[in-house]
Amino acid sequence: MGRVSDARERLLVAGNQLTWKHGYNAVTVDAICEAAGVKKGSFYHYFDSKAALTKEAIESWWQTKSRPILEAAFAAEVPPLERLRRYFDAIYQSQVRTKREDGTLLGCPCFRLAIEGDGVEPEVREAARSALGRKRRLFEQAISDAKDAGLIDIGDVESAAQAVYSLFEGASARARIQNNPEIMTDLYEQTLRLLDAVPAERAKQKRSA
Amino acid sequence: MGRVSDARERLLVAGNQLTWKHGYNAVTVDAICEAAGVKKGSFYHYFDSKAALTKEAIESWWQTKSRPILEAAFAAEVPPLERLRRYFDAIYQSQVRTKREDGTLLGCPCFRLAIEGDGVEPEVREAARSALGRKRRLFEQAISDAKDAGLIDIGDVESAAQAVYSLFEGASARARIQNNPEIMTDLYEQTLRLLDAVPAERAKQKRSA
DNA sequence: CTTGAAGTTGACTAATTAGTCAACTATAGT
DNA sequence: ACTATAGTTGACTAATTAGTCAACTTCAAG
Repeated sequence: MGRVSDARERLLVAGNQLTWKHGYNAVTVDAICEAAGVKKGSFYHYFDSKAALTKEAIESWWQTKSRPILEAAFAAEVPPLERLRRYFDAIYQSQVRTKREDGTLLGCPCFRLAIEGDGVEPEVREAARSALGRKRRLFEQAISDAKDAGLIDIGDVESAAQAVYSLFEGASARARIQNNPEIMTDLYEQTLRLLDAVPAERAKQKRSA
Repeated sequence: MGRVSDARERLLVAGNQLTWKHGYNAVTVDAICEAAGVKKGSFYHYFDSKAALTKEAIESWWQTKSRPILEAAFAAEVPPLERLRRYFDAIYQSQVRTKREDGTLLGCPCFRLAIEGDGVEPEVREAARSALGRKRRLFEQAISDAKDAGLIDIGDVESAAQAVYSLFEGASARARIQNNPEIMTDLYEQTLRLLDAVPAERAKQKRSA
């Protein structure tokens, strides 16, 4: 009973967009309220604090935006290396799109948040780190599967996964810094090198290029 | 004439430390003043604004901290691939040290600043980006030299340099996020993979491991 | 030992910040 | 149609913020 409202969702969306664009500490509760078309009293009706909103906003973003992309790319029926390729491509496409629409390229919101100093509350950092961990585990699974399928020749799966994941996040962050999505274009090819992909796989890559 | 003072230097050092640790937007002028043992009036005697101090602090940090490490590692007389190895090792050592002394590992201050949203003034971002660019060019030079020396087998030097640099910055940022320097340990080995190092070089790596 | 420029200080403003609250309003379920 | 309940509002506080300023102190050079 009582009246209904989507103000809560609007606040989550606005909080996410602004934090993503300007960084956690540069965003004020007032700015989030204005962007959401909601008065501050209502903000605190729904959330205990700015940190509480941000924490929920991350989770909400992950469920609605990140997860669908990850699940499409990393589906078990997709060949292991192809999973990485699809993911890189999907992220590249999304970078290009936000740059076109917005003028600025915004990297991964979780990575941005996680990297910010202890100026961001522990609960928020933890939420961001958790989302990043889920992503990294998908990389690791794909690489492990690729090894089992004999597509790549590496000793330590864990170490290789760390490297591929570092390469990806590094390139993504640099694309944001340079405001240039092209930095991410040959991520898949570089990944094949990192994984010592067997010649057949590399040839496939070259042919399709 | 007039009295002498090192307050300016103290402010630069304090500004750098705090910004590095907490992030640009989480640091206040008051906090910098307190850390430097300087009153706010003096702050504005030396600097026009927080942005102006930060810009200078970056430059000062680069000259006194970053540059010596880079010049030692990337000296022209050092064999090309060895340069990268020395640099990775120097950064790893420095990460371990700050973690031990401080409890927290702090990645590259310029990378941190550059990645922050437009909440940071353009002049500051530009100073950070410029320092990063100088670093990346050293990577590129080393890789170009390695190719000329026949140590590696790659087609596109530019593209390979981008990848190695992305890998490095990604690993460094992730080390900070996880507060764990060990993420950076096999950076050199992974780099050799990225560069398709010729077998002799790889064997060298394995022997020394 | 004078002098004047460089350095210091603390009190000040004006704006912005997160967060509070009591009164108000709309409506879903009865 | 009634009413409890969820949602809304704008005015409020108290703290913090960047930045100002005129008076004061120190000391190197002449």
